[in-house]
Amino acid sequence: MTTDKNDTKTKIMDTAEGFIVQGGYNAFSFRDIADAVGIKSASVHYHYPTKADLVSAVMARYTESFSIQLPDPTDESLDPKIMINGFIDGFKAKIVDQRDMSLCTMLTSNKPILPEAVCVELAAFYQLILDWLTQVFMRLNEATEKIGFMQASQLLACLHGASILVQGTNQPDFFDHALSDFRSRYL
Amino acid sequence: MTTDKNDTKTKIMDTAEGFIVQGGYNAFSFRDIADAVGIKSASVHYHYPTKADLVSAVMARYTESFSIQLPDPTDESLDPKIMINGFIDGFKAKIVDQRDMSLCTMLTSNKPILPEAVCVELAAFYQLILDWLTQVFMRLNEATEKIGFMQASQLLACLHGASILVQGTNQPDFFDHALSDFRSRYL
DNA sequence: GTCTATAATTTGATAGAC
DNA sequence: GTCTATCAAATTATAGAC
Repeated sequence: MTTDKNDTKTKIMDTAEGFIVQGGYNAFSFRDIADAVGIKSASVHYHYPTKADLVSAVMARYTESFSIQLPDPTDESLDPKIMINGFIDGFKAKIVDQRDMSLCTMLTSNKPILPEAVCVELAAFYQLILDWLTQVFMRLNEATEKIGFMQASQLLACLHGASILVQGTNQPDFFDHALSDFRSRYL
Repeated sequence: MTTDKNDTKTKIMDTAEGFIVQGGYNAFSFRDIADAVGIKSASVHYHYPTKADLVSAVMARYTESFSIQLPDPTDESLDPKIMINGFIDGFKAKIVDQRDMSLCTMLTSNKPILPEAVCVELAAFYQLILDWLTQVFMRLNEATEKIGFMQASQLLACLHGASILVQGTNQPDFFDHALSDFRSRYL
């Protein structure tokens, strides 16, 4: 089965993603991955020759999973308000419940030291998310693309910032504090 | 002179801060510092025995410099609106003009892998900034501490998030986009 | 206060056996 | 696909001369 969720490649990516959201690109080694998965580091290199390959794959999978889960923003049968709230709740689940930073926030903070291949995947993620949010906000507020894009930027900044604040203060309440005005205005 | 701004300790801290805001705690070595300052790594260890000592000192200096620059929030002769705008502009200068993340944002994202001593300094920074912002917002909106604290949280999240977005997209405009609603509502 | 020298460990990565 | 073995380089840190 090519879509086996328990094969070694998947386990490696899951483990890598876990390490990255904890401390970033430089905070783990191939041996860390190998130990966690229960294989040797040479076997990790067999699946992902270089660290850039591995982290690129993790980031690409992250984008892909968003791409699959996000509903079609032009689907008239869907309420844009519910779409945005679903997006926020998904983010909150990661930040507050799992107490992790998002992969996107973490890798973005490491951008100046990231291999080019990872930066490309990161840029693809931003493109996907900002496009989607822009389209949903355009419908929500019957607004121009420019306005929709501004609101998308605001929400994305709010979410990034909320995750930093929760991490920095250890107080999950900061997530809802940071989002409260945005929610009461648009949602 | 104990306040010499060009002594070796200061050069080391300046260099370390530059490296940290680029890639975080794990993205530089004592040799990187030594090369940039023009000494040997053993000499860096003479001034700061461990990496935890060095980064703690950098973070403590950062907090201290904020502490000195922030005006007294209870000074009735000062306009709270101007105080907040000054705070935002100072942040913007670092993010947009220097194209760096703030030291606080960067180290917070690395928090799970930070030595305890650095976490202590980071917590002290959050305490200082949130207290100051809370007091200024209480005056600005003649609000309770709870409300002031909520607005302080929102602004701080916005600023953190804006810096991530600017970094991730390479578009400085995101800073003002992310802040626009906050500005038009309170400032 | 800075240096040389070096220890002990970790890192990303490869060669080749099974 | 996983292993053992290994490499070259880098890492944090220390000892001791000047």
